[in-house]
Amino acid sequence: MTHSEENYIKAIYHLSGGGMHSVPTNAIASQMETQPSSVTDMIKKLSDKEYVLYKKYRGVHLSEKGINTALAIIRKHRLWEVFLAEKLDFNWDEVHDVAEQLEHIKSEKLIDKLDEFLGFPKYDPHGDPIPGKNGELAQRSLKLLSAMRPDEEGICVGVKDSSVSFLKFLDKHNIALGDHIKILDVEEFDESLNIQIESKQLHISKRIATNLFIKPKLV
Amino acid sequence: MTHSEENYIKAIYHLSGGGMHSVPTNAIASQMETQPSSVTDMIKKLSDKEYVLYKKYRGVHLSEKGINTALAIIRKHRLWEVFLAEKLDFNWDEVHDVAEQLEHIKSEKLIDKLDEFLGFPKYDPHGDPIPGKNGELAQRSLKLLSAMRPDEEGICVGVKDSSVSFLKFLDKHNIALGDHIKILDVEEFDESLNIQIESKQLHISKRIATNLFIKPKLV
DNA sequence: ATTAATTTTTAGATTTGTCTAAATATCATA
DNA sequence: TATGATATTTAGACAAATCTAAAAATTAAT
Repeated sequence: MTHSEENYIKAIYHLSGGGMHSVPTNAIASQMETQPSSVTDMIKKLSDKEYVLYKKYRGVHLSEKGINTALAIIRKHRLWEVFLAEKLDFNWDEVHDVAEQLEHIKSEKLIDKLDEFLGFPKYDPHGDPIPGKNGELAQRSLKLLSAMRPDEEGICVGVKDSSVSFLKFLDKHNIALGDHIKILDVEEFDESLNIQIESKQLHISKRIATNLFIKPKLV
Repeated sequence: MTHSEENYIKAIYHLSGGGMHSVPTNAIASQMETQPSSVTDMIKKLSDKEYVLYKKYRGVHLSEKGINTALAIIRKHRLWEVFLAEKLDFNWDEVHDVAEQLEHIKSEKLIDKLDEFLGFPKYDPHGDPIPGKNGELAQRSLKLLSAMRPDEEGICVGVKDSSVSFLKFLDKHNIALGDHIKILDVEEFDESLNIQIESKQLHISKRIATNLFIKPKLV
């Protein structure tokens, strides 16, 4: 497998929700910042090698083999992220680019030993689960925002209350899924929170906080 | 710099004794197990980029820029070897191939942090000195015979175990301090060595090899 | 159900790193 | 110093991964 093939497999895995649904050519092209024609070329090769199922004009679908390959790459990527954050004191937002290179190193022994050295971590520094040696994926652990303590950080990934009024509130205060949130402090009086969301600061009630799911950054 | 360019620079560095003398095309080709014509092509490119000085039919010479680049790659290679051997319990003879891949990872921060994490080591697991951030090279240290690899050469300069029985053994097999030693090959089975000492050949156990200090012949 | 817009594929070109085979330069030696 | 052996370069080709521009298929909209 070349680096390029691995990058395509990984992109298709993410875009297809873990291989669940098929992915259009253009989606891959824009995700990878490349031309659709390049994607077509590569897909043909991956199809010949049976990593994907492909019908012209009908998008791509990962095969079993493709899914396993993707999981192995993601496992490497996330283990390296843990290494960088935990052992080399990288900031959690600096790890991705370097892990993107390290994930292509080919040595099964290396990755098993690294896993052991890190204490068999279950999650990477962004809170994403690390696939096991045989591809098992742990459930991602979510927290309610109200359950977080000062200085904890995470990504806003969902709402509990999906009422229109709640969604309106989020919209009005410019809170979107995917936003990076950090707890600044918690008022003892009413358990309301001062948070930093992306670059802005915001004060929110406990009521609101109990309705936002956060994917915590793991230390 | 591509991986391939980096590999050529590194090969030229080693073959030229650290950039001291110039290197013929064919030497590079056989070291890299490639065709002389490929070498000529690559040398032209490296010459355009001013990593080497090149006169047709006259061999290649590393420029200052080329030497610094080579040292940076070797620094990465050897730091990764220390990491593999010391933190991940790789055997000293297993580290090379993986380090060969890791040396191409591009991130200055990564390598500085790794250096720090390892406690700023001066030598790699084979006893070769690790270039500093600015290219300083420590004096090459002594090696145990057991740490040497096929085709390496050096002078026998001391013993670790100075027991009478060990010295008797050396005497019996006509091994003396000052003798010139070359590793012919290493048995995978028990890590015993076939060596050439002066003009004779000899088979010795790993046990013996771990008790003889060798001053390696400089590159 | 046509037509227009969008998506996807094809065709042909480019760059990088490699190769083989042939040509040319250098070296060794008689 | 002429010549045969060896080392090196050139010329031309190929595979991988990409690109642009044009053609073809699909989808959406009237």
